[in-house]
Amino acid sequence: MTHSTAGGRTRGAKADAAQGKRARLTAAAAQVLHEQGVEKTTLADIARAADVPVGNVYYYFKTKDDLVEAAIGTHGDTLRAVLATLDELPEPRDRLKHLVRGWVDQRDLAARYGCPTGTLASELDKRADGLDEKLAVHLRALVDWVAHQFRAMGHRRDARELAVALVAAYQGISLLTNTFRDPDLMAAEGRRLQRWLDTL
Amino acid sequence: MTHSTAGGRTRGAKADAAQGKRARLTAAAAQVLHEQGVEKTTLADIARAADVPVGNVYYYFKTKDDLVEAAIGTHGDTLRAVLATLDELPEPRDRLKHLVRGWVDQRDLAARYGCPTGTLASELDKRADGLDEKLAVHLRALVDWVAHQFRAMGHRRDARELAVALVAAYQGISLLTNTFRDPDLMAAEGRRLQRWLDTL
DNA sequence: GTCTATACAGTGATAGAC
DNA sequence: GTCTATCACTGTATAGAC
Repeated sequence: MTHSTAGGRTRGAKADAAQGKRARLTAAAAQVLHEQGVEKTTLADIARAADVPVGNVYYYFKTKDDLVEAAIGTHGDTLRAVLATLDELPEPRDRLKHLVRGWVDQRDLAARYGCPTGTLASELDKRADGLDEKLAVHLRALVDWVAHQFRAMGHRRDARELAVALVAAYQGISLLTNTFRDPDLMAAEGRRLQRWLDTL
Repeated sequence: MTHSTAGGRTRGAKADAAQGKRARLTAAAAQVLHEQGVEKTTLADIARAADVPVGNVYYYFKTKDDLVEAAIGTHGDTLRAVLATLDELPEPRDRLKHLVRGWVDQRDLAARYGCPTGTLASELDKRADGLDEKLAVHLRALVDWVAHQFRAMGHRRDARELAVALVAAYQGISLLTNTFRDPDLMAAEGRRLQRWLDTL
């Protein structure tokens, strides 16, 4: 993560290009790693998707793990942005229902490649490096946010348990939706969760 | 799968050894693939775990995929055995509750390596070969069996939806239990599912 | 800063001795 | 049937030209 050299001299063109390539590599990594999995994805795959020469990747990222870590970072950014939008809704119940709706809206992607965060978490767990913990932080932030909503709905004692259950329901249905290649499974489970939220 | 040559001549010693090694390799594959993941596991890893020389593996399995397929087969065998035991219970509700109990009993394993079937399904999905469908068959068999129990409990219309939800709940909590390395998550969700089953 | 050529390690798979 | 030696290939990473 380079510090923003605000008002730096005329390093404009080159630095912008560098920023552009770095950003492109990060975005490409997030997408390709989701579609192909971490282990099956080569640096050449990511470089090709980002339209950057293979050997040049190492100027921006020292190792493949650094690239994976960057992808994890974008997951965190995306999550934060989603939650910030949901926070604008006045009712905590509506926030949760819109969260579920967002999941259902992505059911086709889940059917093809699974939940971006979930499949990545599953893979990172098998690796020796501590990258899995970096992703766990973001997943934990989601659970915390959901628990906060349940608490605001009056569930003092079991808010966290309900939060875990809701996120788990999504992760589980993502896996089944993916395994059976059937987006309708996600849609049906979404409706069930909506009804469930209405009863709480 | 070799047919059992019942009463064959004195091919005892050699064939038994072969059977023994093949069985050992299959068992080792199922375990190591679960612990390390498919991509990170080398044939050398499996051979070592089975106490078989590396190059000799190819006498029993032509390719690595064949070994993975054998591991998938043991997943199917295990599942069938579990369901057969549960079928001995008279009440369908008790069958489901015992199924959940069995999951909870394995929470330590799930915390370390995730659900054996779920993590494998997630990984196989990223591969080009059609191995993911072979595993999907077994997962579908589980969903079918659960749906059958719900139907026996009087849930004519939404038995399948409930079945998908129950299996998904398990898969999801397995992933969170694994990501957060916290078996208590599985225990709490197990209690919640038990209560839920009691209300249906 | 950008890119090419290449070193180096690891892996699946085969040939062939025993 | 069992095992050793080795091949062919792929992928990460580096050195260094431009």
